[in-house]
Amino acid sequence: MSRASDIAYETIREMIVSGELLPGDPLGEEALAEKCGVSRTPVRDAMRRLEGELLIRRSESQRSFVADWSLDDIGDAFELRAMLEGLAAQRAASRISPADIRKLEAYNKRIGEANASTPADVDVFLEENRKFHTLILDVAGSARLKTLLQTLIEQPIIWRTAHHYSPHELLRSYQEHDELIAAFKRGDPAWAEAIMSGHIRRAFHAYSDAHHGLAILDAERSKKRA
Amino acid sequence: MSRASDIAYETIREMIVSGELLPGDPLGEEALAEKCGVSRTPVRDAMRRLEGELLIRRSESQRSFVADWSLDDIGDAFELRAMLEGLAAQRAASRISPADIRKLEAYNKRIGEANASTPADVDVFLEENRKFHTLILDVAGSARLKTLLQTLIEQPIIWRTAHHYSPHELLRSYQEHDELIAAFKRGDPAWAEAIMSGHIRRAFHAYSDAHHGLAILDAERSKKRA
DNA sequence: GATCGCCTTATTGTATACAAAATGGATCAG
DNA sequence: CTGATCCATTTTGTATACAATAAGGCGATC
Repeated sequence: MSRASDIAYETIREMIVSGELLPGDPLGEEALAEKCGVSRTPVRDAMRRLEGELLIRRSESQRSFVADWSLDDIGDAFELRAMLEGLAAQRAASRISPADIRKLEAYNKRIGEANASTPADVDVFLEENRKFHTLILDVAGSARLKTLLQTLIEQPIIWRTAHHYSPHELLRSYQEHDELIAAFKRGDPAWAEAIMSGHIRRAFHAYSDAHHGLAILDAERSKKRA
Repeated sequence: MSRASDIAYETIREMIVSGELLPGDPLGEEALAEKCGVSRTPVRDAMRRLEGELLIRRSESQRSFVADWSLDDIGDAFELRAMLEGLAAQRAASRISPADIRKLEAYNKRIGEANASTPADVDVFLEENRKFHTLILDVAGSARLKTLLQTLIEQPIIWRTAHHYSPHELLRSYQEHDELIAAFKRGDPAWAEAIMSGHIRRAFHAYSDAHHGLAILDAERSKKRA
């Protein structure tokens, strides 16, 4: 990857994710370029990427704004993830090698360990969780499926809330991974699909519950600015 | 949309779709810029878009090539379309208004008329077919679903083969649309989902059958060049 | 007082020049 | 003859300058 273009991408993304920029805020190329310390060229490049991830929306006259994600939109994203990751798991079940199963077990072992520490090490949880899901996606063997899902998985809003998971939810996630591994060992596509789909849907409800608190925080922050 | 950037996009896309460029051919920015009559800036823009549609692949060193679509890849794309358009139909079934149902009927009426002429007016068929599916997608009311599907629907390789549909296949498509409308009138999401999913899957097999002939043509053309 | 149209200004689109990086080949050593 | 290293050339990345276009305000007119 290129240097300046990635700096711009990460910087702008972080500004949106962290809440430094609020939904609906206008995104001028010039201003962002200065903020990122690069020229407009890589900024435009980065904005094109972020637009693809629906973090930025463009008006009909090509002006850019921070996208506003309603709870419905987020629900839609989870629904699609559940469906597509379910498909990935289904495909993976009949293709996965013993070696890859061992890798999944290793990832989930570390997830279990991260959960066991007090307080739970959420960063390790997220990282190993990411590896776990990515490997399944790779084993599924569909470049297109991977492309589609990557735009859904990288949702930073969701990332942010993972830190609000309760110990019970972390444990549940760990157990579901274990069950998924069992389905892979049996080579049962339907079972794998069912577990994965449920896994994502449960994550949505965990998110949704936590979100009420976040919504209040966001409202506070907005008020503070005004 | 912007002028030069769209010219570049359409031109490059057409070169790939028409077969003027073959899978694996390198795509230099400079050369394409000259070919399109614009500078490298809009070409880069266009290439970023085409990369998102997986029509172009990039090497690790950022060089671009025409993507090679195996029959498996195309099958994957259809599988995803079947799933996602099925979801769209399912969602649409419980939201669609009588006015939109009338629109769908109007579109399909014109599809029937296009099929009835001899020879069948494939351009009208494709256009009304596009409107039909787009309306359902809009009624489904998920921006994200729409975004994901648009990258799948615009597959030019598929477009090209629509011209090879037999009269029987055109008729079948028309009938399936009718059945879908019936499902919408009853407000039956599961029925709508089933029909739509089958509709797309049938299209894949029609494509797959026609593709054998095309594969031979492509092979001939490649040999001719060498 | 409201509305329409123009004009100023801000923002995006495009071109070009230059910098960085990579590829391929040539040359030289083993 | 094989391999490796270095250089020339090609290709991509970035910056900047300029052109086109849209937004917002100002004034004129009804």
